[in-house]
Amino acid sequence: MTNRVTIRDVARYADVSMSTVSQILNGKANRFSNDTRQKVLYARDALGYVPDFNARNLITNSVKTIGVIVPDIGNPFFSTFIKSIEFLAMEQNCISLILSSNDNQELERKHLEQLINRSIDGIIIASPSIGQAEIDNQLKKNRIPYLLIDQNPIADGDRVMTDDFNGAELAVNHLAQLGHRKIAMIMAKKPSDNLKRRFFGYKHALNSNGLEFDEKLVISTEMSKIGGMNAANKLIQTDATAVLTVNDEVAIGLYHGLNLLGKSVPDDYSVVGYDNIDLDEYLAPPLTSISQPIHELGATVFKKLIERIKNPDLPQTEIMLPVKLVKRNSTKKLS
Amino acid sequence: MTNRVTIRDVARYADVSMSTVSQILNGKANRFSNDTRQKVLYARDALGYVPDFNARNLITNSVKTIGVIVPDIGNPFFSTFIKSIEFLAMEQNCISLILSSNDNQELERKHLEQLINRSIDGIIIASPSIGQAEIDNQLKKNRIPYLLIDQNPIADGDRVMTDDFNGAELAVNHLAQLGHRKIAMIMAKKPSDNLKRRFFGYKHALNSNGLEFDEKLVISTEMSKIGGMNAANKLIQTDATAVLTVNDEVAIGLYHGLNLLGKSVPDDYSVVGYDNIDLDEYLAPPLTSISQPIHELGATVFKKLIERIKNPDLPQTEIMLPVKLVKRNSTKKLS
DNA sequence: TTGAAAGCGCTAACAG
DNA sequence: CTGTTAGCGCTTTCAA
Repeated sequence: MTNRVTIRDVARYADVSMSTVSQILNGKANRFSNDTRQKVLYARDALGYVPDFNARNLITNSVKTIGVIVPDIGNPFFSTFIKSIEFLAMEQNCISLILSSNDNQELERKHLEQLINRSIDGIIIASPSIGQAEIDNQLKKNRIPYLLIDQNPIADGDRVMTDDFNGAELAVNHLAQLGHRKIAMIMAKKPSDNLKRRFFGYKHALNSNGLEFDEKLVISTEMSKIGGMNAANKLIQTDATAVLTVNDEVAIGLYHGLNLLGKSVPDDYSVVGYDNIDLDEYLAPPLTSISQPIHELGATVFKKLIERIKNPDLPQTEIMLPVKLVKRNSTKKLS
Repeated sequence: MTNRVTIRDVARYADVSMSTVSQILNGKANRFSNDTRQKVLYARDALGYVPDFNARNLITNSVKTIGVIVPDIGNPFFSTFIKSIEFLAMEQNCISLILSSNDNQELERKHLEQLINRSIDGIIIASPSIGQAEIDNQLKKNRIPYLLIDQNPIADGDRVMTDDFNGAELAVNHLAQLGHRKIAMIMAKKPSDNLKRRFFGYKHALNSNGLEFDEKLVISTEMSKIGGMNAANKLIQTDATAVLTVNDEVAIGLYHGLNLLGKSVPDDYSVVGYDNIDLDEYLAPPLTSISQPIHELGATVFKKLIERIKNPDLPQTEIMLPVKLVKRNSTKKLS
């Protein structure tokens, strides 16, 4: 329909063969005389030739595209992660295809299928709901290089994670140092693997601070602002004076819930969040939180995936990145 | 290298021709006998055949992909918008390629180039920094269907916007009804087109409420939380008792800034935001804001773009979607 | 109801 | 240095 300019047109215009054009335009220009090179380049510009992506990919069998599946693009942690991947990808003229699964398994399955259809070069899985079955049936079968980040329980494949266990420990240590003896944790109802590690870290740190683990101080809720809000009601029925939330979003909900119940942070409850999102310092009071090295995570993940794509037979690696505590005003000495 | 299953393999396995397989697998199954159909379907499944995307696209000349360029994926307004586009696209087995320009013109240019390279089917431009030059040189030249959403000042092309003028009016009317006479506006330093419309709506509504426009009550700042925070210092130097912020993010910063200065919302200042993001009801106090119909925006945009792709010669359209005021507790009667 | 043949636009040996 | 040749994997007439 359209009069797309093809390599044939360029060849004709420059009065050379198609393969000459192809080679000159693909980094093999030094094989040719200066004269021919000029002619071809000139013809390309005169005609405004742009190589057809599909035709080229059909041959080279690469689409210069990697997929990224995240659970929720609206979560600041993931949007930051994505930005960092996107930036790195673009440096390599590669595009990142972002898919947000939004807790919709059906959608996620379709997403994955689409990615495979497009014979994507590799895929980063940051969503906990991709299971072993999908990995086996879809990815491995089609030999798609993939990499898991910490959400996912699957052991099979490269992984990059952050030290969730230690993150929770840091939080609990901080609260214990402030004199808190009754430290609650607001946990996810359906925890992904990294969240479970946070829970273990919490338990372990209680122990190492000489505090007793009390099941009543573990409150399960949805991983959302509403979940956090609802947790407030349960929290005030305990004798806790401090609380670690499974992430910052839940902490934001908790703030609101406590507020509605007439409770104050940090006077009635010291709160530590997890993720250290931008928003934390703007909350009232600014939220103490555990910071994960998101950009480093992005960079490591991207680098590892590229390595894997280049060399599928590399041994599997597992990388653990350190986290740190960022103190703000949501925690205070127990008086 | 890999033993990709091709249509040829399926044909051989089912003992029919390639073209038979192709036709049966592409909606023309009714031309064939039930027997052949079964054989082919069976072979497909047995072999786990997936058509090669590039090869197919090479012929059909469509990649079933649309691009979406947003200024910042981390802004909840855009992440919600994207989710809604992503969902609609997936229903049509189409993928949306999200690009966040993050105020990086260079990156944005590269992004656009990449999209065009990939002969994307169409593109949604929600970023204000794509200019007329890019539209002309890149999009029009390559006949890429595109659609603008309200950020962009360019008049040439389909547009879908929300009624920014009225949004600001609603905010000012609300504040005026509460008895406020000195209503400030926190404006973007470098306003995109839709933000300018908000400003005009603000001015106009002051007028229609018998209030005088006072330049001192217009505070320019960066479009960010920090920008909002900085604006607080300037705000307290005025005699304003109420304020409309250019968006919710700025309002969040403003809250924090006022807080640091010992001022209270809504006792000292009534605040109205713009965007009605999720977070608004979790702020202290919950933020009164102007709500844009994001999902309707997404749906309209997507529908229009598809129409345009199918029929490039359609006359240009411009659609304006209504907004509404969502009252919460950041505004109160002037006492 | 089926299959043969002709490409889509491009790259990659391999000659010369 | 440059061109010829042979496909990549698929769809689509068109003829049987």
